[in-house]
Amino acid sequence: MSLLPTATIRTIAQHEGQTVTLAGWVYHKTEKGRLVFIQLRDGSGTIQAVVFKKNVSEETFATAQQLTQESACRITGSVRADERAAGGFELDVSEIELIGTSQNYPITPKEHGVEFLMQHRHLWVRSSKQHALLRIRAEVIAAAQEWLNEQGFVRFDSPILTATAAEGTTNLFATEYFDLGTAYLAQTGQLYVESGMMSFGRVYCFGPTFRAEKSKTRRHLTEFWMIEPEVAFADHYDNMVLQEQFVSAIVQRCLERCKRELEILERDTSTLEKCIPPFPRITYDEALKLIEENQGQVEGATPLPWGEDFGSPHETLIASKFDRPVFVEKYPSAVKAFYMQPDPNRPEVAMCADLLAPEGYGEIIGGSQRIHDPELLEQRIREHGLNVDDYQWYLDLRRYGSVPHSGFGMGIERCTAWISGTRHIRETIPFPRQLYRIYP
RNA sequence: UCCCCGAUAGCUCAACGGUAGAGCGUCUGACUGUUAAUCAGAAUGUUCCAGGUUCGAAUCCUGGUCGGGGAGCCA
Repeated sequence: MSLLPTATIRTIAQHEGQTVTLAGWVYHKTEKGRLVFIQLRDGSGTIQAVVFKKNVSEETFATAQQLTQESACRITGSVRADERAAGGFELDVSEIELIGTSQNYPITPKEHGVEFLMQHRHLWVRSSKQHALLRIRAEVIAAAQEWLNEQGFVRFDSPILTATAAEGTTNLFATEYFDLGTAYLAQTGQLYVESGMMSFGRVYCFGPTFRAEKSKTRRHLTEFWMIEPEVAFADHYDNMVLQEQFVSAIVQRCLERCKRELEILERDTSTLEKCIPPFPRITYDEALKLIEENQGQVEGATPLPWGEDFGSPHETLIASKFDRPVFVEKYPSAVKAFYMQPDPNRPEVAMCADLLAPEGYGEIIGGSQRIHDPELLEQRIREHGLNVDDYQWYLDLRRYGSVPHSGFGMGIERCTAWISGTRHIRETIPFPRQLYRIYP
């Protein structure tokens, strides 16, 4: 016989007055003499089930008393509106079936430290804030994909095992690949997605990417998910327009569909509500000036000479001057990837932009117009010390019907951290991979 | 890789170089409106590891392990 429930908690209002069976886990339990209160969660929400001793069999009352935190059970009862209930409804219990016991569940409703929680990540994902956070992550992903699909993009996935470095030779995870030598886990799908762009016009890839950076900060993971659209015939300016529409669509959809989750996380949504195009744009040069004029406002945000890349304190300072995400465009080519198109009026800067999230969440998107001239591209590959033979297929894309084109990559976890107001990126993915953590 | 901080009960933490403790959780009992309930009682320790100083080390010193915060790099 099926153990499936006959109702879910999220839609319990539809069952007012009916007798239903819910299936889930005990979030919390309080006893008060001949009365047992059970907070039941089923993944869609939580509800209080009330067990009166006089209303149930002795066995059922005994079962209710035995329930411990995270016991799995099926509870049958009638749905009753009650002003005292947190969600507006309670379940008057008639029967309880214990499905799985739970002894000494380690995560209690009290305080815990980071190390303990990360060590129990496989259980921590049940806790209300983590649950809310991961639901927002799922919404970010769904919103991103569905929006792109509606705009005529085709999902075109890139390989995870690759033979060469896409962006640089360091920071790669290596693994053996049969008799063909070393394979590397992809840092980006961008080069491959450019090939798809030549087939479909507008494509995106979506998947995990890997960077063996020895970064130990709240904004870094060694394995993170990136969505990377690429558009044929689009220039740098078209690219920024696409990005601001994309980001605001995701944010607005989360505001609509994740109200409860944002409330649970106590997210101040006023800054998210302002996230409507157009986003402000400043050039790298203007950003340098802004940093100089406001030095001292953020620790470590000291003035930089032209040509140096920003550190994270600089990004925080720049972002703090705007009430929505801000584009910083036209960085010096020397600090950016080899494939970025130079500005025709100023060849020393690239037709690229980073999108910085407000409130110190840092760069959520990096994008650029790509070089479409085969000779210039080959020259840049050599200048970066890369092996031209490895890039013959990539150069082919410029030899057969090359067009100006642009694209960008958005980090799912950083975007989720910003939207949810989560300080640390490790909570925005079910199982974060970090410099000093690979368990569980 | 570099800088800073930490490790004591299941958890969060206290303990001046001098008997290792509290709150929560757990277990037992009471209670018909609790929701981090309340009240009464009980059990619970390789003080991260290895050396050293000392009459005596959780405490001081050296080395290591594990973790946290930050930098650089990046999304």
